[in-house]
Amino acid sequence: MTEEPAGAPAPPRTRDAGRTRTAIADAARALFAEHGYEATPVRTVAAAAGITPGLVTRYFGSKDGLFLAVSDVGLRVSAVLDGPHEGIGARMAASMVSRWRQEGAGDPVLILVRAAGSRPEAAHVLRDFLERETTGPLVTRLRAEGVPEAEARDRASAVDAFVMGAVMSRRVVDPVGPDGDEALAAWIGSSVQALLDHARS
Amino acid sequence: MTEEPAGAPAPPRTRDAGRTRTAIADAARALFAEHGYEATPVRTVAAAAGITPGLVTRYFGSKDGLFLAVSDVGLRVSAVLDGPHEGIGARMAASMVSRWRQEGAGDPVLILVRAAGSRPEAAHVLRDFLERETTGPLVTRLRAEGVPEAEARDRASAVDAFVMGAVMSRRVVDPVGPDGDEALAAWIGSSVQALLDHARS
DNA sequence: GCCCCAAGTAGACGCACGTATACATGAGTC
DNA sequence: GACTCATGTATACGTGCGTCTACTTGGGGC
Repeated sequence: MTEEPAGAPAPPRTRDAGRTRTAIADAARALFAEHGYEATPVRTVAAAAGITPGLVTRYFGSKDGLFLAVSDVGLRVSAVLDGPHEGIGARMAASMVSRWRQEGAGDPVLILVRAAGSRPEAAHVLRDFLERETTGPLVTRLRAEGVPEAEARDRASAVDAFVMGAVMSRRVVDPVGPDGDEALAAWIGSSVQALLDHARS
Repeated sequence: MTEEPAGAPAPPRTRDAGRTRTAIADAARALFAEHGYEATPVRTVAAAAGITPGLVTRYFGSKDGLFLAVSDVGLRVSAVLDGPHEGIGARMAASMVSRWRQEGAGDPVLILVRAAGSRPEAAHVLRDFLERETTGPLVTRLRAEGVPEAEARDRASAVDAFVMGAVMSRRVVDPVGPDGDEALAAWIGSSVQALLDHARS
């Protein structure tokens, strides 16, 4: 949890507004994703960021403002859908796993999924994200391959549901799915591909 | 929300401990599932049950005790796995959809999924439930059909993830998946079947 | 070297929460 | 018909929450 292991060119200056703001946001992301919004007091976020609760209010206005700032997923993942059809699942999986790796527990999608029940605007942001980045593009692709509209939407929605379930499973319930990044990616990838390709019963 | 529309043989007696206890539990199930444990005050549960907060303490000891009473899923669904392999997905789907219908928003699985992040014992109960009712039986079945152990576990875990994602999607994020009970059941059923049957890439 | 404002702290306020306690009340018993 | 205890209410208490206000501190510009 040490921030600067030394060796960095920048001096260990304190009183840096930008760094403080980032520290608060990072702490909030991790804690909101891991414990949920309601179960995360502002004081805990402040402690994790190494500052005082008052600063959270100063920089983000309120806990609500902090949530909005942190849950605004600038996340763009639809690019991974480009390329050959057979590899869509694998590319989505690789994207998810690498995101989990770099962001720790602070996956914005997880924050939104967990908060969606008690915060309607979180559900709205999540719906928009899914439509823009997964459902929409997937439906377009499937239609281009001759899949009827209704079935294309169902398959894309199934992928959404699986992705949400997988992120909840892995990071909240925990030991669901295989261990290890490669095995995990293979698990997600082949499952997504199966949901995309299966024939309607 | 009226409880006795009249016509029932029992007189409209008040001061019925059993009925009160049930009313509290039902209200708690619905609210915990819809808004999550942390975001549901005891006072709200009491109001929904038509009684006073003190009675919640009297009947369940504490909010914690209420949660434990309500999240203890006596739910048994593994029986639907019996029967021909091709219909497993459809039978699981029918079971889920009918459960949602009769329990409203109070699906115990949803309660557990939502609480798992902030309440470790909820995660534990959920893991036990999944292992006992879905993962375990599914692995046994798949193995009996010649699927290797590791792949059987992965497929069963994928079903778990999808089911959790589907319940979150439908009841929290909302408009994911098709409308109507039959279409919904077909969506879940064919997705589950696809996850069970797909060849590993 | 002093000034001054941004950066940060300390502490308190009001409120809602979970819970405990004291009181009211009605249905069954004799 | 009075008794009585389970059932239910009213209300108060302590705590932890989000937020606000007043104060302190440090670093860059002249």
